[in-house]
Amino acid sequence: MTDAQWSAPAVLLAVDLVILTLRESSLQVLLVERGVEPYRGALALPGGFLQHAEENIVAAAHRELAEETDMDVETLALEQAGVYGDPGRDPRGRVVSVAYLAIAPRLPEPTAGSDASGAGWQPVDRVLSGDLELAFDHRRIVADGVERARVKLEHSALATAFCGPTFTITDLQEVYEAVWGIRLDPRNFYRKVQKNDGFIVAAGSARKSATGRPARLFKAGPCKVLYPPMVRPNGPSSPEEQ
Amino acid sequence: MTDAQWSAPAVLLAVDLVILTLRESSLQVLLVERGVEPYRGALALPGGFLQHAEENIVAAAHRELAEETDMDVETLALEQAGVYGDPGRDPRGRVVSVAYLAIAPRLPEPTAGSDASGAGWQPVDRVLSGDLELAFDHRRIVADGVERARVKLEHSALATAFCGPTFTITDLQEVYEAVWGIRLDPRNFYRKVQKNDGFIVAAGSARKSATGRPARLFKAGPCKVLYPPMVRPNGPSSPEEQ
DNA sequence: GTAATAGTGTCTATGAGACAATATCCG
DNA sequence: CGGATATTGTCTCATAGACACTATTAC
Repeated sequence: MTDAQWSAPAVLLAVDLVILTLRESSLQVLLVERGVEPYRGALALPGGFLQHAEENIVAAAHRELAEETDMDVETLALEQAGVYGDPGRDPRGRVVSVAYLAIAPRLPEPTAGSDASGAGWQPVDRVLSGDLELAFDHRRIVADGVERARVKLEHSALATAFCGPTFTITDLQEVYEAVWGIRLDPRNFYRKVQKNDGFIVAAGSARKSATGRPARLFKAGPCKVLYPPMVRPNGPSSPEEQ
Repeated sequence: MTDAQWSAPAVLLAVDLVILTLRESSLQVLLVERGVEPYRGALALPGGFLQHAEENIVAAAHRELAEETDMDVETLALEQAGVYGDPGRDPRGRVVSVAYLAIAPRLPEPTAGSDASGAGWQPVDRVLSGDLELAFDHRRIVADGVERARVKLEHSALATAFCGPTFTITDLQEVYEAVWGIRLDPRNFYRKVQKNDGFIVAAGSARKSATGRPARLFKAGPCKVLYPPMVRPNGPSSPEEQ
């Protein structure tokens, strides 16, 4: 570092939240409608500026999550996903945003006014394809976050975070299928997750649907790092980079 | 985002560089001696503040790399590794730093005054063990960067960046052994990297040492994403997290 | 020749994937 | 019982790892 520090420009620091969930077998992301300029009325990721000079960045992320959504926020594990600070990404000035990724279990409907505005859960595919326009560089942030989630599914027990407190192995399989966008063999998947010690542990049994044999219930196990990892059959499709 | 944006506190934005290389079979990180307060005289990662309000963050990282080291900087690929913005991490105020990771091939000696001060290449082990004190939270940044490099070695052709323009397969193996801290079977390694199509491509042959059969030379291939990945025999030792 | 390192062949155990077969529910 | 889903068994093929062996240089 040089002595030029006091001529260094100040920036505004923001957080943006990529909250993913699974609804109707599709990967969806939580969006809000912007109430202020710029991009007033447009869809955007939940997020906002640091509130005061002493606020932790991750604390700000938690605060924004609580403020902008009516989700049960306590159980969500936020994970830093990247920094977005290109000059010009925000017309108000130099805004540097730290993106956080979180995975939410399936929930009925998160926001009140989600009917017409498009706010609420939206399929990731619609965002990535450009069908849905997002404010700022949020489409890029979503893309990076989704790819990160795909990778994390291989190496961590993150998939259980998509499910409720208990789930069947089929539920878990649907998570992998939706996030990876592929089909898996239920029988091989069944043994694979059970063999990975500590990934999931038994939690009773339940009648899942009106038809078929009831599945056993499981809950997330103590082991958070998967070894050996779950492997995506065809490997990563498109790498992400700076 | 709320209307509270103009009450949002401004922060100073910095970049820090984790430059790793291999020297004498050990993983080493580039350190500089701080010339100004705070932590004047202490060891730290190269880095510094954003120079002007329009500067790209990654451009600032490249600039600092060129300013603070006399390395041939053009070939280094910088990759965003994380954000460090805890209040109190810098006594001068709220400083948020974006860490970048880069891998450098083996070089003779990077900095001029590296003899007594400890600046220059230092073994990562000495930093992680606490044997070497670093300014700010730079030890944590190094730890995160090293773990990131370990993971990237599995899934990307990053290892070739540790080597010069051409290298033998044994050279490449030493990279994996040093970064992962384990021994590998040369014969199995040999076939594994060759089977991974596009990872490395032939580049003539050379007499490597005064003894033994000369090895074939290779250079980095077009394929940057390894599939199937190179697997660490014992899996990740200690996971890192926010 | 010997020493030393590079590269090949081959065996074996393990794991993935395909898929037949069985189990357990509801009606 | 029949239909549907869950769970188990088994087969086959690919791969990882161990390690004996051959190849090519310097001296």
